[in-house]
Amino acid sequence: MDTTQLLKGVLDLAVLAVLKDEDGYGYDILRRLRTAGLDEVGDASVYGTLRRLFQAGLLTTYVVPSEEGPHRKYYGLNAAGRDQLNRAGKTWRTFASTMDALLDERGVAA
Amino acid sequence: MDTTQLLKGVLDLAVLAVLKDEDGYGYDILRRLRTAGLDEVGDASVYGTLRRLFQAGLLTTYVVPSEEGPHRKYYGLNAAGRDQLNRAGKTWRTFASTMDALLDERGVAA
DNA sequence: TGACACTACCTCGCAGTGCGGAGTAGCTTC
DNA sequence: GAAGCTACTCCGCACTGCGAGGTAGTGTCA
Repeated sequence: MDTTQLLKGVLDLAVLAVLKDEDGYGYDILRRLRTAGLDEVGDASVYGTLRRLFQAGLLTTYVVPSEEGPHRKYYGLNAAGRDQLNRAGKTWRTFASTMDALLDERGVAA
Repeated sequence: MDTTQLLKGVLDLAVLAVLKDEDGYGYDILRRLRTAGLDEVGDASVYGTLRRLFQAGLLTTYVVPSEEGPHRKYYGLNAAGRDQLNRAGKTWRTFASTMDALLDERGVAA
């Protein structure tokens, strides 16, 4: 089964979450996600998500030139982003509970 | 907030799950899913999923004519379906745990 | 009889989104 | 100077859930 399909709609939430406590740039965010257990996330997905979230007005962004490599485009949550993070988090929790209950009732993959 | 995106890749699992203990026909499956809490599932999604799962060789199907209405096309799990149900269930549990941990660590939507 | 609602099924085409592939560019190491 | 890593970007595809629409049969209520 494809983990990629499971990511749909959740990647937004995951990206918002890893940005909650600390700003980050694309590549760094990718690493955080993979460290957290989302091994199969592609880099293009992360960059695409960041662009979407930014266009939705949930992120602030600023470029930090680096002498040791290419420039880094940092992203951080703004108020709307934090709001969205909480809402999406609750939606996820509810949805996950629903699915778990559905599986539990039928003794699936205990 | 889109529950629809969260369904991606999970609807298969949900449909397999509600068919585990008892065969069912499209409309009935739709009702079971909604009863289980997946209120926003569209009928077309279910019929499409059933077709996909059948084509993937996970379901058996048989038509039961009904004197009290249109005919009913029943679906049931075969061995491959049960297998897939277990695998997908495990994948889901793992994925959900990963996400929960990610959110918990940052105190999101406690 | 007509209007409506419900069950039951199906098809078509769209929309969102993650990903693969490719490309650019700078740095470090061998 | 070839590799290999970091860092970012763009294009187009694939998958899948959904809305809109259609077909039929049954039952209800006036």
